[in-house]
Amino acid sequence: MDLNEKQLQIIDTAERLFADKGFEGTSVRDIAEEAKINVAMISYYFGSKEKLLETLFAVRAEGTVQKLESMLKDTLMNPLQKVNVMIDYFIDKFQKQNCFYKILMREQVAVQRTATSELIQHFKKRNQKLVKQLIHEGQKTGEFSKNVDVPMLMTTLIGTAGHLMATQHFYKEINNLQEMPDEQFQKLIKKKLSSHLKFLFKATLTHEV
Amino acid sequence: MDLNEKQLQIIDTAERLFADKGFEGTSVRDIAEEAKINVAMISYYFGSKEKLLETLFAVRAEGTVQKLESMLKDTLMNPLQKVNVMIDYFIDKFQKQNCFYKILMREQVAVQRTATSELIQHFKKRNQKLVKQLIHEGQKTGEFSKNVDVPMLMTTLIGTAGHLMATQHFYKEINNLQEMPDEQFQKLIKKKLSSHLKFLFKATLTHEV
DNA sequence: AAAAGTTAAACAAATGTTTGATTAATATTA
DNA sequence: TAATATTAATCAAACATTTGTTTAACTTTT
Repeated sequence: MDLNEKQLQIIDTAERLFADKGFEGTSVRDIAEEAKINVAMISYYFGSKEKLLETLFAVRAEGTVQKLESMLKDTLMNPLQKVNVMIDYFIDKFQKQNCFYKILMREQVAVQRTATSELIQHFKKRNQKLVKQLIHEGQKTGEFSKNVDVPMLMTTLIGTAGHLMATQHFYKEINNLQEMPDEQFQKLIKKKLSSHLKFLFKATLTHEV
Repeated sequence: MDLNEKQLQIIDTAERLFADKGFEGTSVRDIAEEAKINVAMISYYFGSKEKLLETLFAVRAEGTVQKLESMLKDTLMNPLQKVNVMIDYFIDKFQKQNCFYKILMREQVAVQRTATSELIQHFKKRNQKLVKQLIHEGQKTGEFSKNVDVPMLMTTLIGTAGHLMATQHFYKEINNLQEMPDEQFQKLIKKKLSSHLKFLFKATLTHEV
């Protein structure tokens, strides 16, 4: 997928607005105004508003799984270390691509757009397969216990990290962290999430249930 | 809040449609048609589409926290039993009020509607306070370890259960359970979620980190 | 008779998309 | 290289629908 400067600019703007106001809550004129382009350019470049969303998904999803796959091929790490790398990888994704993952979290709830929903499913499958392999590795060496419910564990990873990252404003308010500078706050929740999830995974993977 | 038959009928329909298509993705005419009433009735009874959503939230949230509060007052249960009751309570809520919680999960991401967003925050605060007290109880008796990150634990409960319940269709597809009758499937994920979350909570609350 | 409920129609504003003209960039030819 | 032709990019305006809401007439209930 090769996109020019202007197309990327439209996608960036759309991403931010979709995350804040939702897909239906954002008009093409909102996007055009914010991106300082003419409304017609959206149809011209992407065909339609819906196809803009599809392109956005395709662009952001590109290379995501491959990178994780290659990271986990490292043979110097033991299975638990790899699990920890994976956890940090997801947290980092959610944090750095916050807008995109807000859209993703919303799109997963409603199954309106067939194309995007199929893309989501595809990536969820790949992720789960990858994690399954990883856990299998640890089970072979005896480091991980048998009978690990991988789908449920993935749900906890994505559910916990995704929920916190997509609703940080509530976390801030509820825990009275409104005054904290955002940079510091991001570091805080990243650290908290990381150790929390690593503990949960270790407990699930190494203890008998 | 006292609402007549027709108002409840409108709210029920709106809830289903908002869950499936999102708030902005649902038109008042969609609701009117599905609920077999005239469009004007929505403005007549609720004032506006937005106020309909606010009413929906108020109605569904009513009595939610109180019920949990009274359940946990039971002095015959030890802290861990209470935690387990709470977990099952939330799972049950998410499952039985699936449509409402789909809307809730989506509304939490975007902070567009001030009124609903404040209501959400209020209930999140109350929930967290309740769980904090509960865990404090267990810490006093020495059953729970010190330094439990309650906000993070709540995020895992709400994040995991909410994510799975709001995206069950993906869970079905990814794990090849399309053929399973829905009643059986609901029982399955409820059971899986329950034991999974109870294990995670027990591990977090009773083990040294 | 007064109040509440219900309706089809009308309202203005907003929606996504297309049009047709104009400008800018690139390729082709002399 | 300079002139020309071709393609791509940009724009304001128009398009037909759809949007949430209101009106004013009506029926039903109290």
